Amino acid sequence: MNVPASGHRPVDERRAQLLDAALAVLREHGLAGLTTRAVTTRAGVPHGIFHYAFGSKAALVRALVERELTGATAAWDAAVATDDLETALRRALRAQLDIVRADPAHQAAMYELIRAARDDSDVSTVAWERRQYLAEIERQLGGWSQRGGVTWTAPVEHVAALVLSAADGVIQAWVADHDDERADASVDLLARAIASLARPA
Amino acid sequence: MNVPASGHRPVDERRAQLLDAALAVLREHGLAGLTTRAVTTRAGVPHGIFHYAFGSKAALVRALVERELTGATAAWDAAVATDDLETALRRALRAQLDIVRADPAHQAAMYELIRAARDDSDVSTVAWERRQYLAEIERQLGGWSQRGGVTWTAPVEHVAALVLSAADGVIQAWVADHDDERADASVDLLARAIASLARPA
DNA sequence: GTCTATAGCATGATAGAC
DNA sequence: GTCTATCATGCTATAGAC
Repeated sequence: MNVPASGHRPVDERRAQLLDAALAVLREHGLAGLTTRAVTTRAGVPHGIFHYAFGSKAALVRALVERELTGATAAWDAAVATDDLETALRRALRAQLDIVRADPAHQAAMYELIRAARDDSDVSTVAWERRQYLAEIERQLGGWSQRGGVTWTAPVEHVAALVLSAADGVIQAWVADHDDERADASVDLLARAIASLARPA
Repeated sequence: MNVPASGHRPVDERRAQLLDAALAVLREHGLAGLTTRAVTTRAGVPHGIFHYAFGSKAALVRALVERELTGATAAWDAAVATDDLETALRRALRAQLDIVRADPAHQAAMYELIRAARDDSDVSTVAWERRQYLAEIERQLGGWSQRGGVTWTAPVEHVAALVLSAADGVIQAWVADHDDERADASVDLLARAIASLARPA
């Protein structure tokens, strides 16, 4: 069924192979282990292919950032219509945490990718993705408060920024210590604390 | 005044020189730039000194983690006695943020150091330091609530964990985008939200 | 247009000189 | 006990073969 991976293949196919292999290497060995040789070995292609396909290692990293970060729309819509504000928030936060718990290596890889991208001053994609997140959270916060008949006592833009930052912090704490109990407690408390920033309209 | 840095010097002095140089290199060029040669060049000593003094690069990193992280007691006591709970929290959080703002390179260096230490499975010092932070925050939270005549509606241990995680998140968001306004707003809101977790005793 | 062979350099580490 | 000369390896990148 599969066409053989070896032999002369078009460069686009090589690029895809190498991007797949690069993600696998990044997950398993981290950014320090992401060398051109590790990638080509993993992909099962000769080393020279690398620079033919991408020209430089930095270009590979750029392409990987673009492919992995774009369209990674968050699961901030896990809440259901009947939930009150605090419950909706808790469900959304828990959903974010669960995504990371289900595949910690992926999250770690993304953190390192983002860091690498920033060093490469290819900030655009990363910044754009973060704005998407913020806009989505802002949208959800507006919807939940409206449905619950409450109103935010601070600009919803500021609330959204805090939610994103705090959620990131809780998730990173879990990544650091893998303490499920503490992470769950933090999510519950955070939902309560944020919900307290809304008052009856 | 200064004894010359060159010539035969005791190994302890060499170790100190190399640790100083390693921190400088880490701040300026990041973990990827922290090579044995960069360190010895920076310290102005021959390259071979490195392995005589530390035996391996990993040992240098271990020693650096120990030296930099130990005793980095947080400025969680920036609040004054007359403050109410929310004000005390806001002052403490702002103080943390200001420390990072005053020297972002140092914070970035510490993040990378901690990550390197974790990869080296030398988790002990990092975990110990985080426990110190948590204990200190817990102590302060207890003091503030007591002085304000309020009581926490959740285990103070959980509140402390959330405060630490959320503060980390806000600080890292600032490191990522350097948006002062947003960071200030997040700190203010976070203080308000956390303070709402306390009720009159 | 696709790939191979090789260059050129930086790295972490060591054997042994002083 | 302190330091120097050298090693073996792994890295990115390129010139040119097919």
